[in-house]
Amino acid sequence: MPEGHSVHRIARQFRSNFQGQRVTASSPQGRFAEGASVLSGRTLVDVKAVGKQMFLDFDDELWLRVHLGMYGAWDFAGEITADATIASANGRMGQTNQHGTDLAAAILDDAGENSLHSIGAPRNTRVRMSEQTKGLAGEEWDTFPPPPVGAVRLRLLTKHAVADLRGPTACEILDSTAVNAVIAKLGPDPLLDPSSAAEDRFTAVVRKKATPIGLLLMDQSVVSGIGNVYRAEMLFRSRIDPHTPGKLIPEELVRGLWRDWARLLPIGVETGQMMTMDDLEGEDYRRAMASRDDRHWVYKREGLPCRVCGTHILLEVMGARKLYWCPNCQR
DNA sequence: GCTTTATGGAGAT
DNA sequence: TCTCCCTAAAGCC
Repeated sequence: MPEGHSVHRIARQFRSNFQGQRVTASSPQGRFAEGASVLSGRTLVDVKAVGKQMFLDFDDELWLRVHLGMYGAWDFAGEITADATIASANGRMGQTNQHGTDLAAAILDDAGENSLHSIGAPRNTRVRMSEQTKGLAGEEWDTFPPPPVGAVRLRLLTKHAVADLRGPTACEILDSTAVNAVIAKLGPDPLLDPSSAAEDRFTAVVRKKATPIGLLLMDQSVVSGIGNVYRAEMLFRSRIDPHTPGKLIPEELVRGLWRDWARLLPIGVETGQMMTMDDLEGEDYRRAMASRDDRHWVYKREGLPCRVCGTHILLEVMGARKLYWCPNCQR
């Protein structure tokens, strides 16, 4: 269940192992059979990620738009680049386990650092995470490609690698005009636009609205890529009450939110985890990372004492999603 | 086995 | 604000 960082990681994986390659497309599950037949035989020429959406550009400006939604995931297998930062790319990307860490990152954790791959080298592997296989680095397959498992909406196969898409909320073929229309509706993504203009745009929109900041951060037209975990964590990090109307937040604080997102997102892309306690140091940091239940300031910590002040963390529903916050620190 | 849950969003009301 | 869609895994009986 991805927020923006996962989508950028997936895009990177496609660039590394699929871009420039001719693909055979199919829909093992059958629900994207028509689209797959349109894509099949074409070459992937470009890959774009904006917020939580990814766009794959095939011959003749035919684009595949994929939005993973809450349960979508890509499984990669074959000769998949596994550099130090993409270790988790061998596994299912997007889907995460109950502790809020990327499954594949958990593989890395469990298997021990650097024991899995030679850096940067493609490696024949297949990773399927489940309770039974958890902790294994991966499975070698007997035949390539490995048979699709479960409800695979779309399979993209090259000579050496395969990507299986399951459970997306959106999977459709668009022309470039339509792609641009989708992107035009999205708020700035700090990885796409690190300029001060993006920060200005975010700041201006937030400071114009009476909407609670807890809703604005989740609004993909205001800022791209933030989901429920980052929302809660960022508001805690900035000590902002989630109910505060955007227009009442001092400009510098709003700019601080943008800069924090611009800081957290690349960390998430590199680590594959929604690392929001990066400002801890030394022993505190190691302890936080050692336990997957212990990685967040407030997310999923309702009823537990705030890590800063000891006040019980609250849970409420905002924007039809669970919002976690500290009523003492955030006001 | 069944129910619940999840990092999302669109469309109807 | 409600309802629905997408899928898999964990938790419960």
